[in-house]
Amino acid sequence: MAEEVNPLIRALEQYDVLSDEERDALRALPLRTRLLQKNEEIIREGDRPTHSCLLVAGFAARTQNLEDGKRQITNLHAPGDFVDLHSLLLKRMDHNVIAFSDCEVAFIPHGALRELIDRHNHLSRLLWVTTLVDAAIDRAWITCLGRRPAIDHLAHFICELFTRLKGRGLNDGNSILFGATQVELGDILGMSTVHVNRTIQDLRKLGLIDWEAGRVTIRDFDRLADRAGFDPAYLNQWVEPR
Amino acid sequence: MAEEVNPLIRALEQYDVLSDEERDALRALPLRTRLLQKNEEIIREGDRPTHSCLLVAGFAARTQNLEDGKRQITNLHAPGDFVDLHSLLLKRMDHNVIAFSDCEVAFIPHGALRELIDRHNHLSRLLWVTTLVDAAIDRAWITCLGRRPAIDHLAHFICELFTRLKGRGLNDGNSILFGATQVELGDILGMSTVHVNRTIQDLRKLGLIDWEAGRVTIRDFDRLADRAGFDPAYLNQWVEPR
DNA sequence: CGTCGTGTTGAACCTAGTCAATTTCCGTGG
DNA sequence: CCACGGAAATTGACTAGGTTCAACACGACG
Repeated sequence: MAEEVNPLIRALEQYDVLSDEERDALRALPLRTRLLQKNEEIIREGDRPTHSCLLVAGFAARTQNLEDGKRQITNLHAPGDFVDLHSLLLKRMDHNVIAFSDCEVAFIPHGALRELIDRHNHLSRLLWVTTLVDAAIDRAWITCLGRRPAIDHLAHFICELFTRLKGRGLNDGNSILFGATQVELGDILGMSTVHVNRTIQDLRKLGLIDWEAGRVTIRDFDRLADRAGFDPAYLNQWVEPR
Repeated sequence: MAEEVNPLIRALEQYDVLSDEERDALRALPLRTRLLQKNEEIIREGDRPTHSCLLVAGFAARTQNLEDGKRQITNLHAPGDFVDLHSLLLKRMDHNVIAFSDCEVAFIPHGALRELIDRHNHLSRLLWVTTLVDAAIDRAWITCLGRRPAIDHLAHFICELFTRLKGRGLNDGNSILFGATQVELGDILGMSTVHVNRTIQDLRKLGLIDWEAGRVTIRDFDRLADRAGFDPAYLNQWVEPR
């Protein structure tokens, strides 16, 4: 089988097999892709978007801003993730989505997507699945934030990120490219920048990871996963009739 | 209009208007209800359920257990919430659902639900919406856990709980019945029991709430919401074509 | 009347946050 | 090739928010 290039098809094929007809239907969707620079807003809280969007390249983040200027990232997205299927049904965005790195995003008009899901039940379910997986990730983040110490939390995040990227062939052996600053990492983990710095150093000293210049190398995945209590099942990285 | 008694219909009517035909389809679903005692497991991590379930009365909680015996509650559910639509598409549960109080749960076979969503696009979307609202709540929890001090977090939780219950007429003026122990509250908020105790006292001293014997009374919602940075929009408590 | 679960309190401890300074890295222009 | 400036990483000292441990009070229940 030739490597599929349509990002939508690749996104959904992660979770189940698609028929030729379904592929055709997906290919027929009017995608318009756009390049965005790091930190550009993709969608703003309060918006009522007319398009949904799929991340084709780079990273995107969901963010919520607090009154006092603090920021929390509630999920991070890798190529192949839908970063906004919510607005198709919820209509009003309750959070922001920003370009976490320079990235490429494909926009799909809600109208076309609505027609697609009304006509293709199976595709509709698979789109639903993508939002359910996002929710599973959110739950894992809640547990890390609520009950794990900083070092385990960071370890868990690295395991998750690595596993998600690897699931799409975006790893490079046991390292990944992830150009987040420590400030941004703090917004992901709910920690201060200083503490992020010290926690990374702790993982380094334990010989579990290297992290330099936007390249994260996992030196001992098993030990890292063990310390983090990481079980990849929640990522649902398998094909199954749905 | 007569008060609707079918819990499924009430659940979906929160988000959009239903046609008579849709109501009939929902009424035709084979519900089997069951009474559960507090702390009984409704679904266990790793299960591959054959039924989805809807909470009819009482509270239910999603929980994740850590290696060291710690526990985190990742979402709380009130009557009218689906507590397991996930397994319909994700197949394998990545977390537990337990009876948070004595409660009544309606089970619906996956087969019947699948037929329903294949036949009724609009109902399918509304079911999807319920999972999206859950995800929105998860995001709010992440932000509270990551970036808010304990007192604001607790205030936010109370605002959320009150608003969700009020949306279903389950409030009693400005108080609600919520029989959680402080240990359980700790599992919700990601705090130690002792700190929960002290934080509740802080809110009491500020004149914002009373909390005694399972009854939470909000003495000044505006001030409470203000301190918590609570904006109810994410709960999507309105009817809108979806 | 004893026991257990829950709420409450105090004190010691520790993880993580804050503030401020310093160093490293990197891109730019000369 | 080097000097400069700004962003990011790192470090130290101090503080604060939150945890832990232990004790005690209270009420429900057998």
